[in-house]
Amino acid sequence: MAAFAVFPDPPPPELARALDLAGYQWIPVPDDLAVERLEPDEGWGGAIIAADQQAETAFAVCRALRKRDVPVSPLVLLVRGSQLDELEMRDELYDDFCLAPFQPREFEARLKHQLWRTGTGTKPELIEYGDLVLNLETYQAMVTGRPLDLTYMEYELLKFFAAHPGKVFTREILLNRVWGYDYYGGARTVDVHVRRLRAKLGEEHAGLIQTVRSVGYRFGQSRWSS
Amino acid sequence: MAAFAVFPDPPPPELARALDLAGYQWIPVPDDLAVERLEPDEGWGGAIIAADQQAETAFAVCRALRKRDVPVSPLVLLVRGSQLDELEMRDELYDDFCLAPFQPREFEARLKHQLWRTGTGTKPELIEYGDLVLNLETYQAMVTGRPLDLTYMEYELLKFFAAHPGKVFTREILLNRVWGYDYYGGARTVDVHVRRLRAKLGEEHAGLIQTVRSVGYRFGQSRWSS
DNA sequence: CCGTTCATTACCGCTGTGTGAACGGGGCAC
DNA sequence: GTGCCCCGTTCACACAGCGGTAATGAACGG
Repeated sequence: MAAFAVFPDPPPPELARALDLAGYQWIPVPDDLAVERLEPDEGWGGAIIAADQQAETAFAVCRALRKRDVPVSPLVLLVRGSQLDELEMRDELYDDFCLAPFQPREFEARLKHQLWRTGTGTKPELIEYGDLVLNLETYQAMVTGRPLDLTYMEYELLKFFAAHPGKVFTREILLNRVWGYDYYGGARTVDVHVRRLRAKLGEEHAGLIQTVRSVGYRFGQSRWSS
Repeated sequence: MAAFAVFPDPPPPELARALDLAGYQWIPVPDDLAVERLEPDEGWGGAIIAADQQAETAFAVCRALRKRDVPVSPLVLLVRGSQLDELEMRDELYDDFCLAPFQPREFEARLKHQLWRTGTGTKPELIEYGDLVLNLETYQAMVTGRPLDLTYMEYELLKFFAAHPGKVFTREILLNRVWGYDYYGGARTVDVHVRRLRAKLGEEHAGLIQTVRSVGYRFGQSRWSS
């Protein structure tokens, strides 16, 4: 998971301890100007802003995190009870808040809930590998933005492959795991479906499914490839 | 604004006072069975569930409010600190929570923020998808301005579809969610209703409901959000 | 050079879905 | 109570297309 942005620098000891105990990565951010400078390559995974001290700078950091094309989320505030008025008209600057001094349990529960909400709440269930994307909810597949018109078995086979990239499967294993344990049929059936999958993936991505001679098939790149 | 559902009946005095002082309309709900019976014509505007007593019934009420085509939102929980563990794995049952005993200011701030986040705090009386508009209050449906003369089951099925665009549902799921958990009948019933829906939608929009062979049906196009 | 393994194509049986029609129960008017 | 009508459900049938198999050709390895 990407690191959290945490304000101020250094953060309150109890906040740092709570984050460390819960196992989250975090990076202290001293002010709004540092938001972009310190941002990891993979982006911020969220933000915890203690606004009980240096409230003005704290809200400036919030603005820097939220006034961008893709607002950083979740953003959890730490405020004193006397600051509740300041939250009005600032709804867009935070997702949740926690009253200081806070109970670690409450803080962790709020953080987890926000992570769930901003995670599974919005993103569909996907299997991705390189340019290939399988949407498990809509039963649709795409490669480099081009939708694939797959039949049921083709989709199931590709789903199984994409869920276990780099691993080699014999035809018997594939028949068991994809077609079902009670299926008894020729092993050549797998070949034909692999062939149809390669055709629909297009010449460009046909290599995603590699044949391992006298063994079976492998999806994606082997870990030992040079 | 539509009234809140409040559990239990009667609610804790401090909760009732906080809601009254803030000027919200609310209706006490004794249990999960009463959720539908007591629902106002305009639907629930949200829910405040005190789970510090009768936790089991409280969560049953939450489920009744959330496991519907259009989940009731916002839903704010009241819990004791010792109940924080129970919130895990129940993320989908609530939007925010407040620790009891609560400060009225904090409770009000949370409620206001949730009302802002869920969008003016009113349950959408319309479901729209492209040219299709479902009016939940008047039980009417229109497509490109042309009113559709739908029967009850047709309307319910279309409402369920439109509330979950892009997602694939098996016939069994549809029978459970639209016809009801206690329904036992042939899966082909779904086919016939889909066919009648497509006919009434007109040739132009019949494609809104797509059949996913050997899986089920899907409404509309899936969103390929990155 | 031969045997083995895989790719490719064509073909056919069968499952799943669309379509039309009929049944039956519940509700409403009278 | 009685008749009718509407709506939900089920049945029968046709058909498209999916999946499995066989046949043939090509590639690989020893």
